[in-house]
Amino acid sequence: MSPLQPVRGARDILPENILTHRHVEETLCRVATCYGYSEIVTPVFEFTEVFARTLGDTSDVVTKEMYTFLDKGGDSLTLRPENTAGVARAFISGGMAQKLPLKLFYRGPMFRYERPQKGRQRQFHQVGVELLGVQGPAADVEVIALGAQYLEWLGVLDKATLELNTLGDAESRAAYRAKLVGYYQDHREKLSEDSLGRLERNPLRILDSKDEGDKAINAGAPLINESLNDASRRFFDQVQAGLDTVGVSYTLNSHMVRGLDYYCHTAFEFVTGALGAQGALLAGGRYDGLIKQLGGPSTPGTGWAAGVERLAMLDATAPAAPRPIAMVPAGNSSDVSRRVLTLTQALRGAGFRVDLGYSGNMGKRMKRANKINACAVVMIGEDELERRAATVRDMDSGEQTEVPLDSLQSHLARYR
RNA sequence: GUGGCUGUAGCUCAGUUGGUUAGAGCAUCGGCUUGUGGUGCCGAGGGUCGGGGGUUCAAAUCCCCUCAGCCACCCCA
Repeated sequence: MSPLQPVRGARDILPENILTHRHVEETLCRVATCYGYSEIVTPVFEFTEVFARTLGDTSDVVTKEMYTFLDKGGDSLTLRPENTAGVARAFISGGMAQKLPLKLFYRGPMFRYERPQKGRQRQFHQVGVELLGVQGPAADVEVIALGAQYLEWLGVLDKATLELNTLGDAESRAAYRAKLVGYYQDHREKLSEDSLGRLERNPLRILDSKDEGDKAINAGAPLINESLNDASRRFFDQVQAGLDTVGVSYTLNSHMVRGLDYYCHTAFEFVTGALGAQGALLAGGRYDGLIKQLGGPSTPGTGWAAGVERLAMLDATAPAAPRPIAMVPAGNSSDVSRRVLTLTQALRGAGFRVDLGYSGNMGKRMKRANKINACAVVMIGEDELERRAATVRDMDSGEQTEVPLDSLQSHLARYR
């Protein structure tokens, strides 16, 4: 372990990459705002109990992926592996049950102790939305439409497909689970070792196994569709009808399930083939049981989370870095440098992006102006000072204009 | 957590069967150019060869351990 490298799976986001990262986050802010969602920020750590109770004792996240530690007061804390539990906790502690329906979005770092690979880090960033307090399928439709809109604004929607499934309500899910367990028990000698474990812990998970033998068995497995009660079936139909109405296309995938226990009804995932094995870009579903399970009032919820780094890897629309105006004093008269400094201060105060070098002759400063991709250079020497003017050079055309200092700001307005 | 592949300059990579002071391109910095950027020419700086140990007269090169990245599994954003 060298202290001179970041902790495994953690990364610096360097200045040349931050614009894309920020663009991915800010686009979510814009889209979510259009849908009437407000931002919420919860702590990056919670009492371990918050995650242990909501994620389920058998989930991988809880059993092996959490960053858990004792603080100096002896409390067990955990760096959040996802944000839904934290939002649910905030909902309860903040007494927000009076404000339903509640439409929230968030962004920030998450932590999972996993083996890193492409598109998977131990500290990574997610954006997400949560819609609390809406019973009906309109909520699921809105949230999925928001996700599709978001990917479209990022310019990555055409690289993703929306997969949709239902897990049914508690009754349907229990019935299905029983059927599945029966089926797999009959084939248990052919199941992979991993799937034998799943059979104990989370039999639904066998459905999306990548093992070839498992896949063959899954081909004959009972479908959730056959276990849905009327209410669950109607709910799923309405979600699909709603998506048709808003023009979001999807494919049904009866083998897509959820790793976290609190999901019910709708499960969905925008997946891409462009990121190797890490295909999930944006995924979520309905979690009606979560808040009650945490000790709050029974409150339905639906939402999703998306991986910022994964989206950034696909995003082609990130804006170019803004171009500054460079101030270039000529000669080394102290009158000139004082005047350039006050002008720089005034321009910056007026909202211009202005670069003022720290040293060097004119040639050096011009080179620097070029290197930082300045759109214009404001040159001032003793000559200009006498005439109370500045020479403005457009760095693309090379054209130079002498501008009276009084009208410098209005002349530079085109570069703002 | 399991399995496989890979680590040489800031970046992309050369480096012969182990053999002198480890090279190139790009980038950086300086000069040609002390009131004018990009192109050009000249020059310079920059390397614990991922780290540690071992074999050997001699290791970037062979062996072991370790760290990190990548790929797949597990799982997931």
